[in-house]
Amino acid sequence: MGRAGRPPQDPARRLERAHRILDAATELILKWGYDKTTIDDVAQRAGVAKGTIYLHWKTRDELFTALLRRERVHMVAELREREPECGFTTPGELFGRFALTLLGRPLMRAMLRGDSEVLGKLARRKRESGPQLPLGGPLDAYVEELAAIGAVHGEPRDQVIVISSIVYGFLFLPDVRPEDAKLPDERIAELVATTIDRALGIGEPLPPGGEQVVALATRRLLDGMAEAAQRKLALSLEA
Amino acid sequence: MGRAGRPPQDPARRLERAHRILDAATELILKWGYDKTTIDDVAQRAGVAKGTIYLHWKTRDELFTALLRRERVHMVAELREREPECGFTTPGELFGRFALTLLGRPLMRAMLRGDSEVLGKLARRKRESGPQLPLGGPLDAYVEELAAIGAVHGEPRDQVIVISSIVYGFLFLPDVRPEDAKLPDERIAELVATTIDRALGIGEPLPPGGEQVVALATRRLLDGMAEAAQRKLALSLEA
DNA sequence: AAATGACTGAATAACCTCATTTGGTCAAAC
DNA sequence: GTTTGACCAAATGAGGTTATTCAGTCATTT
Repeated sequence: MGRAGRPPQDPARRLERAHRILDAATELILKWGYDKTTIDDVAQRAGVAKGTIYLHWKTRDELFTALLRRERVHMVAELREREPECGFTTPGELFGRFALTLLGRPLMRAMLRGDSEVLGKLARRKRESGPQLPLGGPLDAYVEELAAIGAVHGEPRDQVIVISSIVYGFLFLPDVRPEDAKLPDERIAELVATTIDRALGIGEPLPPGGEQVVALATRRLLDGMAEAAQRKLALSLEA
Repeated sequence: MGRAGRPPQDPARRLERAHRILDAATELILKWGYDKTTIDDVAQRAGVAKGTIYLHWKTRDELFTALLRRERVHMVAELREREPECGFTTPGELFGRFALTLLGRPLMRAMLRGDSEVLGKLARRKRESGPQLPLGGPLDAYVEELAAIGAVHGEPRDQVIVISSIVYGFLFLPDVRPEDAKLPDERIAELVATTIDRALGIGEPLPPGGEQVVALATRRLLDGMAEAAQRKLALSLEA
């Protein structure tokens, strides 16, 4: 009982449709969770036929993988928009904003904590495949750059772990100890920021022009994150 | 077909038996997990009859509650034994040792992270009932004392959250990101220590005699923890 | 009195059958 | 060529039955 005509196969229109499908899927997964969200639901919500979805992704899993990757892209984009006029001048500032941005995105929260309420059976797989903090190469390089100008001290490799631990700690705490940690997200972000700066040893003394270097390194990190996220998403958006 | 004679009902012997049963239960819960550990197993392992266990605890749950409480007592005791000659002179030192001690105790690790592999259905209940860090009253008081002499700055209530987040963060990270965080427990403990001291603002300046005050406050905290833990355990060891 | 272990009932697991759902395909419609 | 939705096989879930396990009791033994 098909009714649609034949909108010319415009690649832009095609991409728009992919995003519309992902919008629908995002809405539904947040409402019902992964396990209870069916392809039919998504199709109906997006106003396309089920078969159309399979013109974009080979399997249900690939659709949801794309969804999570897009969420990451969005988060990084939002984080970059929040970059101050003069750039992030300390790591704490960066990761404070990072925390705040993440806290405002339910899907990212679910991903971070492996929330099986939302992610269902996806939780296990994603937990293994690749976690959420931009750890690994990019962050390592960032910390090394800062260490080079004395903006952080000690073994850079260790400091990466320090940063990760602090961020995870603050983000997880409300989960583990709901009775405390009733702080608003903004306050949590502030605490993350000052804690990280203090932990990395950013005190009073910063070499002349140091802020510039930090801002530049940070921008490079953000660019790297954005580019990597975008690249992975692109893989999920072509047949 | 009982065989035992009738050893006079010596309270000391009775207590020794309770501990023997708890030893057996601890061994088994670590090996098989809570769900798969039966009372019969425990009885056999402890060399007593099943009925004997019910002379000590009314239900299976009470037995395992006692077990967890005893574990806490042991941990606090071990932590106190590790107190340096001159006492803990900074909060970081304290929580670094705390982390190290906890990491060396599989049951405490399981409790902290709510590991359902080990704790099974107990995980949920314990999660609600009372968590693992000595948060709440005692820690609050401790931080306030330090704040009073300027050994920590800012809002004490917030700093309690900072401390908790850091400790949890470092302890959880290996769980969330096994690929990094391959550091030995000792190194993790060191990082916890320096991170907390820096976060709380313990830099160079400490008022004269400040170390004494910190050491005293810390000892009071430890005493409080030990006493509270001991008291709760005692409740679990009498019929 | 103190300790035991055979015993019991309630809970859980294992198994089956049948109905429904749902991921994925493809011939037909545009 | 592009899109669709009826269709299919496989997976999932509901419902019911039986088998097994195990927490907790208590008559018996020492």
